[in-house]
Amino acid sequence: MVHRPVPFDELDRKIVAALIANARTSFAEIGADIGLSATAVKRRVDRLRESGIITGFTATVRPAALGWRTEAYVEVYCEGAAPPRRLAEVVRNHPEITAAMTVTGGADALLHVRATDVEHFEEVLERIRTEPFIRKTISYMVLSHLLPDSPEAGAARPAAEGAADLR
Amino acid sequence: MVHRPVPFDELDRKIVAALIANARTSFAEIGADIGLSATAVKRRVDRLRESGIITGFTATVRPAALGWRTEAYVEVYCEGAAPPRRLAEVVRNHPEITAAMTVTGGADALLHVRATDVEHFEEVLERIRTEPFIRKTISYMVLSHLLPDSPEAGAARPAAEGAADLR
DNA sequence: AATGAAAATGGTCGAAC
DNA sequence: GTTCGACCATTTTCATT
Repeated sequence: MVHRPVPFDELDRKIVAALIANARTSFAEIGADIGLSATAVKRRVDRLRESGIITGFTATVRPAALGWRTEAYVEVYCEGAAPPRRLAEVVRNHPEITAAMTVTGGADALLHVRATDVEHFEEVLERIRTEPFIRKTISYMVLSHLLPDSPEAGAARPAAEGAADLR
Repeated sequence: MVHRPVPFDELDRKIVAALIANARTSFAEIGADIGLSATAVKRRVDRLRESGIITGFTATVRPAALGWRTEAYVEVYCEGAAPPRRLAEVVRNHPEITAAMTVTGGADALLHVRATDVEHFEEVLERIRTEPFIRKTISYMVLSHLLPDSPEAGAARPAAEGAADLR
């Protein structure tokens, strides 16, 4: 997964900024803003995607509007050495885990978990704690967002869409 | 900021799913998949945006490809009572803070911070700790992602784009 | 209320330079 | 990098149910 460095200039920077601000902006409009033809913008976007700088285009949603009203960070402590490969498998078993990473400090991993409500969150936590080599967890429930427009506040991964049914 | 409940059916769910998977999918293509005309899909997307269910469309990028190679979660402890309003102001002073929330547990807030490297991260941390009523911070550096496709792994807020210059 | 069909405008994308 | 042309998508208007 090593990406070779790829030329990236001021025009690319502006294109990426425009697409982060609105992924549906037309290449023609971006081109007009930065002084390039639509075709040139398209070729640069194609290159930015192929080189792995742009990884995709997604809609951002308010999870609460789809029934995901509860959110927490969970520190995970494992028995003995916890190989990240094995941890990643565990994480993929639980669609409510929307982000997971290994971190410095006492915990082996930090999980971001979304649930429909506190009861659902408790159920998820019990499911995670039943996994073979998880020793303990410490949860921090999110109370309110201080940057309401951050990606973490609004994004939902596709695996979590089922909750739309539950509202 | 209270959103009235709005009708949301199975077709809306599929439209949202399609746009989360690819924000640039055409209305005609979504319509063909779910049995609706492009016009009907457009009208539903317009309504989903107006009702605040869809908050926007964004490009996802690999921050590392743009020079943001360091990432951490930072617990913040304040002097005395920390009104979230005041905390939010502090957070907005530091563009490297990409997400921030109040949480249960000992800390008053949890921050997600992106920096170009460890030196930059140290500088950000010192800047945050100089803020009037911050008492202490505890940092957890992110080592590796266990769900590489999660929004937290790939998204960057526009305020952080400057780093593209630094690579 | 929500849909589809039609028409005008505007965008995409390959080919050629 | 650009222009051109064919095709496709978006958006408004209007008629239908």
